[in-house]
Amino acid sequence: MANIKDVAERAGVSVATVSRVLNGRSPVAETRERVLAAVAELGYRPNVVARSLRTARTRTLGLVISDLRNPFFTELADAVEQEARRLGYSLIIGNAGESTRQQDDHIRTLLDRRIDGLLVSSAGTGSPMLREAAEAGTPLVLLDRTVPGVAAPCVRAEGRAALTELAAHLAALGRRRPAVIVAPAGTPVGDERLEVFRAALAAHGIALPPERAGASPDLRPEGGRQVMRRLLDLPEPPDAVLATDNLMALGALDEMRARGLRVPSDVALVAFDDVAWFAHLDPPLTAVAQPTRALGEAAVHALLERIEGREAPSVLLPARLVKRRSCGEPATH
Amino acid sequence: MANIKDVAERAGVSVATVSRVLNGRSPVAETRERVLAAVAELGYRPNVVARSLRTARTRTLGLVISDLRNPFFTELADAVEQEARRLGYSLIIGNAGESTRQQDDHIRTLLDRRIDGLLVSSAGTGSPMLREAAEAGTPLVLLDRTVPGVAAPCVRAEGRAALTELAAHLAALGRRRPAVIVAPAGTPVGDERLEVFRAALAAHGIALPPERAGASPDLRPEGGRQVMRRLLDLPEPPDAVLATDNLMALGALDEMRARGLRVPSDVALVAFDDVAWFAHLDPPLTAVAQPTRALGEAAVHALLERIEGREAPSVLLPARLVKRRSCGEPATH
DNA sequence: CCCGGTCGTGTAATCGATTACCTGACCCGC
DNA sequence: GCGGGTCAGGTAATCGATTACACGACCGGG
Repeated sequence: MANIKDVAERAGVSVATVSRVLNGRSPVAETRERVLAAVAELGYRPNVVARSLRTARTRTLGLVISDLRNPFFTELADAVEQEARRLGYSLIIGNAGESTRQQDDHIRTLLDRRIDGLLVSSAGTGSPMLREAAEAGTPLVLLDRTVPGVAAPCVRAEGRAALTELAAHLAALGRRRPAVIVAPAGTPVGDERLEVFRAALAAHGIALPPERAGASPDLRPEGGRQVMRRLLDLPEPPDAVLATDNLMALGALDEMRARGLRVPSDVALVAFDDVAWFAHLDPPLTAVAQPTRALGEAAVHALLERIEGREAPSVLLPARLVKRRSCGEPATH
Repeated sequence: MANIKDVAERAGVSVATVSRVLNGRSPVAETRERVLAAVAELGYRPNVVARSLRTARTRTLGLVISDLRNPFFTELADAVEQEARRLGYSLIIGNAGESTRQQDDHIRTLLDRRIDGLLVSSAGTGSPMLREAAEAGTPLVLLDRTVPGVAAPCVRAEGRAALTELAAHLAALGRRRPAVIVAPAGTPVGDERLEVFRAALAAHGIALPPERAGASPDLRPEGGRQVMRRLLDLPEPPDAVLATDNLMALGALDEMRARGLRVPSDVALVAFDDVAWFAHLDPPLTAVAQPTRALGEAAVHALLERIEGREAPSVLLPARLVKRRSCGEPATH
């Protein structure tokens, strides 16, 4: 593969001149032409590795995602990748699979590769490497999940408006016994969603007692199903259930079907994260849609700010309610 | 950040010795101890960029995936990433979003980054960069999709056994008018699946006439829905439909629901790719399951062979039929 | 006519590792 | 006692770019 020296020889100039032409500095038109011609003839492409070594910038970002196979995160990762690429950065994605150890493993590798900045939607809350990376001064932005004790801006959605609207929606449909399937402890957003929802319901005189707020052991369908089982076995089972993550909602649905219960006539179901599949379920699921792509883009922007050495504030983007048929209202959709 | 020179000074040896210790060559126990102590004290980590420049190996693989948001490919990418990491390689994933231009863009970037090898599940068939990369001698392995004119081993699933079993399954259930929703022209596997299925049906005396084999314009739900619409409008509509991709199957399901048709009583439905969601649909979908993770692993192994300069044969792994309730049989599941 | 400034380009140092080659110490056997 | 072999470890070249600095050409003004 041709290198800059080959190009310089062919164009009859020094390597410095070639470098300058390619980086858009100084040379005069005629020299420039000769260099570009040589580049074209040789099919020369600059060696990014050598450049990175010299400039100490790799133009690569790292993204460690808590669970790539969760469609919400897949879309998030895709959005991050596109925006990063649009801005001239490559992205290395590491999937933590909700394991702190794997997450640390990935962060370690990414730092070794001298990425310019790191984006993390953290699996769990106790990640030594994450703390270390932050303290070592690596530009860092958290995504979707805050991590207590890590001083880094966090980009995520907040559901106040959407959950307020949802409370009104459910109240209007006569649902009086709502329940929530909460993300496992250690994912701070889960508790927050619960509290916001509870407050919104209270405004309609509807209570959300603790026994109707069940924490799932994990963010997988099976976890949601277990919680749903407990909720349905309550002496006063709920007539509406909100799952704070899309996979847990699926599990909840499974449990209802297994018992022969119908959505929405027996129980209304609402999920966080409006993944594409929800519109294809029967009935189509009402969901709190996070602005997934906007989150990914905002995270990249914040990270680039940090890389340039500027401050980047945390970002909270509003989620919105997408009403479909799983609460009982006839859909316009 | 500490570099090898700092470590050498601290340990009172030359950089060469440090390098040798870290790469497991020669030095004697005592020197070795001193170096490792210095490494630990300084928190030294080798600069991968510098190493790559010198050794001309980046220990990074590239994966260009045709559509990352298709759950089949998400899982495939995840499997590839895990296996690559297990073997000491990082992975850069590029999502082509079924666009040849984006695919070429990604391949270009990956080659510029001097990845050691490239894995591609090609979007479309006419990709100049792909051909170029192959001809330039970049270790290359195709994934899931062959590309005519590109000389590279291909790792994918073949459905002969599964489709034969499916034909028998449908015949036993009395379905006599099968149809297929085929992937768009340009995805060679689509046509192949159709032909294999047709042959398998013939063995049971069941015909699959051309008008009941509709090519979708794309691999998205909407494409599948369009084909389903045409199929249902036929004078003799099908009583069983096979979609050769999971997203097209979803669209087909939507069209049936919109018409008030029931699965499986009115029409049986079978999909390629057994994505996790299928088990949660109503009814749970019978599917031709590709050995997704095994495919990803085999692809990485084949690529490493190519990187080491050895030949790597193409790999065909058998898919298997996962019977659920969408063809009418009571499920054991 | 000469001095200083501007501009284009070349020379060479540099980034941080790996590794070929060389040197010196030591040991063994004849 | 000395030649040769083995081994540890130092010196310096190298990978392919970027860039500080130097230099020469050219120009304009006093």
